[in-house]
Amino acid sequence: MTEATDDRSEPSDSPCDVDCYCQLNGLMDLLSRRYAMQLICVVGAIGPARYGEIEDTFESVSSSTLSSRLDDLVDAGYLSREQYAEIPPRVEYDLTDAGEELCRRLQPLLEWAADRDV
Amino acid sequence: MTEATDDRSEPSDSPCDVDCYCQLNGLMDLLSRRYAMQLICVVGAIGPARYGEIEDTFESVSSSTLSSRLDDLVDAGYLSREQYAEIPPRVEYDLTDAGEELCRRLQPLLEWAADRDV
DNA sequence: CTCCGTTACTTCGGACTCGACAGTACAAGT
DNA sequence: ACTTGTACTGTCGAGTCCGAAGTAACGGAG
Repeated sequence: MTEATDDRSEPSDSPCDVDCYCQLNGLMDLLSRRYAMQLICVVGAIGPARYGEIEDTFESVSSSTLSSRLDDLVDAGYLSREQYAEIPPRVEYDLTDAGEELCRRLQPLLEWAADRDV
Repeated sequence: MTEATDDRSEPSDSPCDVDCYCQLNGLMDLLSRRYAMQLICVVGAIGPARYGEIEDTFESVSSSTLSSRLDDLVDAGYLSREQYAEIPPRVEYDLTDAGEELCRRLQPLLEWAADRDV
């Protein structure tokens, strides 16, 4: 109740206040998968990150789940995946531009969640 | 298993950077359920909201899913539920203080998602 | 007295998702 | 020859989620 000067008179520059939040098919479904949001922020925090680094960061995640979540995020264009022709193999994940923007918007949520959850 | 040995070759310029985002059990699991984030923002947008109003706002959500999601959010303390002894029944949902804070932090994400998804 | 309309939920069965564990490919080191 | 290290992939069973249809309650219409 800080600033309700807006009334509900529907200013024309806000074409979608409520209606928008309900049709979010792709992105919200993606973010609703397990570890998706944390993953974005973790990769954002440790920069180009190898698979093993990411796996170690989470305490309890199976490799199959982590792998498919990474694939999801790469497919959706929020993470980039660079594979080097080395043995043992090396793969680095990093945020794309869209991923960085997403990370920025996720940050306040996760910070608050971290404070609140512990 | 070694524990709490900070021999990572990382600069300690981040107080609570990576480790925090991975232990988020409760809240992130809750928000990862379908429609949970949208629900918070919708209730925040239309104020005290009746069940039917919420249902109408979403185009495709089954009543069972909506009902359990509302229960989840009420149990977690982000929504309040007020039931009136009338026929036909009337129930109103609203954000609690924690819910409002959550909504505030969800806002930038959902706005961006709405722009991007359409 | 019987049927209908309204509202806020349940119930049910199928679909999807997750985690544990094991296995793969490849080369360098011992 | 055998172990080590990395980044996965496969399989299976358990758990979770979702949507369509049904339920309960009462006032009002006929």
